[in-house]
Amino acid sequence: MEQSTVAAAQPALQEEELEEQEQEQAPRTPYRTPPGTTFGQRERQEAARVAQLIASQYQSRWFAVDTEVSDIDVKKESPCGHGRVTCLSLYCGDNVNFALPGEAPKRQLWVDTLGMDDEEEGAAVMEEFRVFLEDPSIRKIWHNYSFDRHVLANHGIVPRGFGADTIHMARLLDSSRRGTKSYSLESLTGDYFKGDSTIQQRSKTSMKELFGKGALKKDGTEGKVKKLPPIDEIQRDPEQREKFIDYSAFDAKATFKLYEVLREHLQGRVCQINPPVALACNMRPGWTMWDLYEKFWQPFGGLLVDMERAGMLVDRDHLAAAQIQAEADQQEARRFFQRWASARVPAAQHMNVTSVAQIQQLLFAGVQNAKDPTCILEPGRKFKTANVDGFIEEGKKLARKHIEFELHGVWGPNKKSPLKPEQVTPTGWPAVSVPVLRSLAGKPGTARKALSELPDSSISSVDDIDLVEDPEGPWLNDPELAPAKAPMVNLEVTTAETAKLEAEAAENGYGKLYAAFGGGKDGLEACAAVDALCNVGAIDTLLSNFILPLQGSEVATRDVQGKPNRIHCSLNINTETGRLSARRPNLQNQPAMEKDRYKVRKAFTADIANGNTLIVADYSQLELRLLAHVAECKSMLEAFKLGGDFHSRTALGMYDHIKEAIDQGKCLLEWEDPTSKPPVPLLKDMFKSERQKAKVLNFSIAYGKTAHGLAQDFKTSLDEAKQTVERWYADRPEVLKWQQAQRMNATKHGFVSTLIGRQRQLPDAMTSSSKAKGHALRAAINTPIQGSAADVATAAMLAIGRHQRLRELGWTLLLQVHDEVILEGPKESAEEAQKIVVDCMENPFDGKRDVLEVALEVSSNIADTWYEAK
DNA sequence: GTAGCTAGCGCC
DNA sequence: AAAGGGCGCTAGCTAC
Repeated sequence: MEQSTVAAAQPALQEEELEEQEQEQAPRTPYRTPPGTTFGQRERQEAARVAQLIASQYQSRWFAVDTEVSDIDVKKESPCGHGRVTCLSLYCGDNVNFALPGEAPKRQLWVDTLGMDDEEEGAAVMEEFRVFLEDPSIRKIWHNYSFDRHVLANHGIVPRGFGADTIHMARLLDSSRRGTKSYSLESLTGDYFKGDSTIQQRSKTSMKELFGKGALKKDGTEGKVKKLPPIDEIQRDPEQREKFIDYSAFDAKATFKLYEVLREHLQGRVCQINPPVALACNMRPGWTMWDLYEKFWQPFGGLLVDMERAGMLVDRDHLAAAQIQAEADQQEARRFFQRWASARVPAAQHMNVTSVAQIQQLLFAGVQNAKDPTCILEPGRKFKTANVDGFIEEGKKLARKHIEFELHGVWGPNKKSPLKPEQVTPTGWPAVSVPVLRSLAGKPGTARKALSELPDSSISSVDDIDLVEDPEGPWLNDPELAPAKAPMVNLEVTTAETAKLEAEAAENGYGKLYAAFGGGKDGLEACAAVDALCNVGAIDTLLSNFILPLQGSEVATRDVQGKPNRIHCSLNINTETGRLSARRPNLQNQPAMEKDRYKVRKAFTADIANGNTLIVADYSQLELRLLAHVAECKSMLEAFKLGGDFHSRTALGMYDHIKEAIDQGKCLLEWEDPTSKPPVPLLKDMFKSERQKAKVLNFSIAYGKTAHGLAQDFKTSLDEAKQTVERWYADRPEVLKWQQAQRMNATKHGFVSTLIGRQRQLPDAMTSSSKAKGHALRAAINTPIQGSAADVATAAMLAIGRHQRLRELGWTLLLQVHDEVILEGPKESAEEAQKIVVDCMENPFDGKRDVLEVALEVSSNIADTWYEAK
């Protein structure tokens, strides 16, 4: 084996290879040093020798570097603050020799930073490689730099000299790898080295296959399901060690070879850049994807890792308070709904109100499946719930773990639901999403208010229901949810009566349940209950997606007192369009505006105690501006040039009667002065619905939405929707032309390009008609827009990231949310920094002015929290 | 007990 | 025949 095993000492385990490779861990067995093994001095000396050799002879070479990592659950935990490096592997080509004179040549380096039994051994060896890792002049190639970078930082090592990330290179070349064709080292080397057995060896076997062990069963035999033991255990296991070193050292070699082959592929592809952008960035004809990588994505890779490292400070006290309030609100809403439900379906006392299946059962029992009319939602369905109260059934001695209960519809046992599903899931069952429930319940709060205003003593009618013994089981969980005598519901109403009730509902803002329950108190109660159910779900989402996980320690690092505070998501270039995505946690989907009812964004704060604040800056209408630019749409360009409310201008261009009103001075497009009132109404108030339609169209059309879809959204006829769409295009013929050209492009060549010439492959666009083709053709018109917006954001961030003055002032990028960036820095220089940030964003391409046909407008705020910056 | 699916929903 | 692009995450449920 042409490997130099360098040295020894520290705890340890495993490396994720990026994207989801499941690696469960088998129970840890105690480690014992094999007899006769000596580690320590010798390994450290060898490490020093090799590090010295690199510094003296191989400093100008590019090294592929890889690590194995222990003590981390890569599915849940951020590598910032979690994980220890067990070994390093290095490779810089075959024409080197790390061996001592007289030894066989050694070209692959494998460095044991774990040691055999003494943590100090490994730490000492790692220390010998600090200079190499931190030397900015030695360029390093990584496969998923982010992970290794953060874990090395857990040892106090800050790698520098970032040269390339083979994952980003592979993404740039082809963003559509899926399933087994992933971006893992195994998969990529397997594909790019077809037929080369020396490189391919790894593509066939995963770490789990090689080192996995069946968990021991009770009888002492190995089970069938393989589990990966902790990496430190494998690495120290005398029987596995050699195989492990072989495996792990190969990663660096594979990364190196992959880099070479990907670079060649990228160099072989000339890209089409938007001409003014090419001019601004000095990108000459013949510019290749490799040039693109070097100019944009390589430095971007480094920047993203710095952002991840910086992390966002989170105010956990604020979240804890939000949690208490949210839980109280949710409890109230849940009870309100569940009392109503269990009055009609006794078993509903046991139900889980956040279960889609159970809600479907209550509201839609007995209805047909839209895809397969021979299937119906059973009249009664059994569910289980945890037996938390330890209820013991009659004749039994022990409490069962679960209580089984059967739900029928709220209209009574064996009664088919009178509701017509207005929306179905892809599998054909009635959807119970918020829009559906909302249409059943009516306007938020309306029914409940009406209920409280009823003249008789039945204000708290739901609370007054007579309790009865439930023959079906216990209701110890919450006595307030005890079953009640189901009120009689008269379902035998005439169509005339129904029509009257429906009109009454429409007039008052009640939902469809009002008529379905025969109106009156019963109808109002049903609406109010489902209204409450909507609230339960909304609060549930806020709690389980945001408020709770943000308080965990999996994604946080700790402050000097050891208190978790900064949150480090991972920022990935892993989308089809070139947008970023954020994971663990996803900080790009935190609730905003009115959805943020517990002010989660207030928890994202600057380090105020240390004199910091935030700058939040975002592009206004970035995608629409880029559409105007690439399509060279006169009307849109003009509208942006004139400024003001873009959607109002769109409405103005679409409807003659609005134009008339404006021309006659009956209405104003906008009013700048906030201190005074406009003399006549504003367009956005006078023609609210027209403006709303224009706004929806502005967004939808870029996504390729059809008249059919719009008709559903607007709840209008297909003809009317078609007419609206035609109106939109009538004012913007260039957009239609451009979209057709893009579709044609995709159909003919199988790809489309963004502003800077990134390509998205769309092979399905070249196939004959199918569902997949439809999707590809919509992507063909959306990707150049969404992808170009991503290009602009990338270029702007690079400009911000390398701005010398911003650095001097101490400003750091923390997060990007597609068209928005967040920075943190010292309060006293906030205004100066803000100007710079805005300038970088408005002139993202090498700082050149007026590159695009349309100006890029940026609005920004300085505030201590994300919430306040909006 | 876990894996994979379905449904739903947060953001731009 | 379907009918708006791009993401990540959670929960419930079923099948293994």
